[in-house]
Amino acid sequence: MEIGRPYSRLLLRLERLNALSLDDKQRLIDLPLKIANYSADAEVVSHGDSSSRCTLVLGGFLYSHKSIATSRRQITSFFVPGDVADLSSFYLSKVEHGISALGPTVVAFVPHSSLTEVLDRSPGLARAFWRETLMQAAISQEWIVNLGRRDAIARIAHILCELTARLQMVGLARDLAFSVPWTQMDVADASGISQVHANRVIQELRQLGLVEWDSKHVRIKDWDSLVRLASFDSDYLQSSVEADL
Amino acid sequence: MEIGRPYSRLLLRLERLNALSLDDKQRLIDLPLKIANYSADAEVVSHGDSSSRCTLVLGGFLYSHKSIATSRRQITSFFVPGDVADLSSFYLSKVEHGISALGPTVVAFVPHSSLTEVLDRSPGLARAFWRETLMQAAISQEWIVNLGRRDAIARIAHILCELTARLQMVGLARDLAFSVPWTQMDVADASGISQVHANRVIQELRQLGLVEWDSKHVRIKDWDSLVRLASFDSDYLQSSVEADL
DNA sequence: CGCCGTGTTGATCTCACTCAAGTGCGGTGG
DNA sequence: CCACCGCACTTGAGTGAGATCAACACGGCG
Repeated sequence: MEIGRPYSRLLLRLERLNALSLDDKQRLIDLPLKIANYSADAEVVSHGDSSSRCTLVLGGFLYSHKSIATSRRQITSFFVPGDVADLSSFYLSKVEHGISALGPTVVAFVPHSSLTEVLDRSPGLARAFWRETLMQAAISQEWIVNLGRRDAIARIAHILCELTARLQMVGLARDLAFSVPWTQMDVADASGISQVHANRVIQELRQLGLVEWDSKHVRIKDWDSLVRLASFDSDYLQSSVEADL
Repeated sequence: MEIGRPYSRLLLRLERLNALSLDDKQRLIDLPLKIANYSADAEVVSHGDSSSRCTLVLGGFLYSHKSIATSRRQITSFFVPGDVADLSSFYLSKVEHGISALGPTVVAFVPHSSLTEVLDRSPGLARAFWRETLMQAAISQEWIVNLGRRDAIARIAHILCELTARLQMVGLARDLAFSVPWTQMDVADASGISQVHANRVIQELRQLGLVEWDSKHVRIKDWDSLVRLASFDSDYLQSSVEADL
């Protein structure tokens, strides 16, 4: 699970948008980190914590979530290998949502102090991380549209499209197939629908011949139709590499 | 409309979280800017634009929005005086949503080049702006929960609570009353519901004695009940100052 | 073996949508 | 000064997507 080169996937993504100098890369790679393992549904960061470290996903998945009084939790984002799940902890005093492991997950903790030091020294890295924050914000915007204006089947289709695209960026969705240790309940909580309805929608996606999906393993059979159903436009993931600032 | 001291409200907010040095404040105030006026529904930044400037709201309101094929637009955020509406344009090549004026609005454009120069020179300001990005991201997370897990009346109540709190931070919601030049259609598009239903929900809020609301002017009559109805928890706005409310 | 978590199915209910019509007000032009 | 227009708001009726409740099936695990 990439323990040998923990920063490789993060680098892959940071560099997609802007080249980093060799020095900057080295500074990043030299950051001290502490590896930790979590099992399914373990809480990595609790709502209200004031953390002194950032959490980099090495293997597996994290998700952030928040719940309100009477209803089920809402999952507000997924984090895939190479993502930093709590960049917000770096400058905001409290984390305003819980972060948990979707399944068995390997993470690396980086102390804020080391990060501050490196970022103060390197404007290039500071920019890269800020840009990372902006990209996560763009994903949130897209989720707002997803929850506000798509019906259930399009919502789930959109989540699949996004996850596929994000996993492809870090080399984890070859042939449009990938493994996620989620349950239909997790999918429901990310889509803002009930578990029962998620089940019916997933069956429909299967019957339409769009995906093979046995809970943990997803294989997209008809990418174009899925994209059309979801009105998925990958631009917000900044995946096209024509950007040159 | 604060033309004389265009940065005062932004400063007010930036300083709420972390003091800025006198030098930094001066650097901010000295940034060159170009004032512009927009009328209701005018588009300030178009989807797909690659902008070379940031947009600071001086008076009035902006909102960002995105629409997908078959449905109405979804409003993804509101921007009040003192907010920078397109911080993302600073580091992402394209803006992934439209930004428009809610009603007559005064904005100031700041060239990216000047901003880059200032931020490279001042780590304190760079931090402050990054933190600003993080706060906007926290608001987006909250909107995700709002759209995913609240029913119509709680959604609208939550939007009212958030707007009240944010306007109070910049001194624009004294006595829990404020003016927003929105229509019920705008409220519907922010809540992910239909205009007809928004109308019925707003009537219900009035009948419950929670608000006086004649479209452009909102006065909260029963803050505590509104907060309870919305499950509003202002922590995510980093507004440690609840005594204000 | 029995339990629990996950997935599946059916029946019923309800919140919110759509369609359609009507009201009221502010602005504009005759 | 009034008639008209257009936009925002309001109301009613019928419909529908998705929620809730309640079983049941299946497989892994203690």
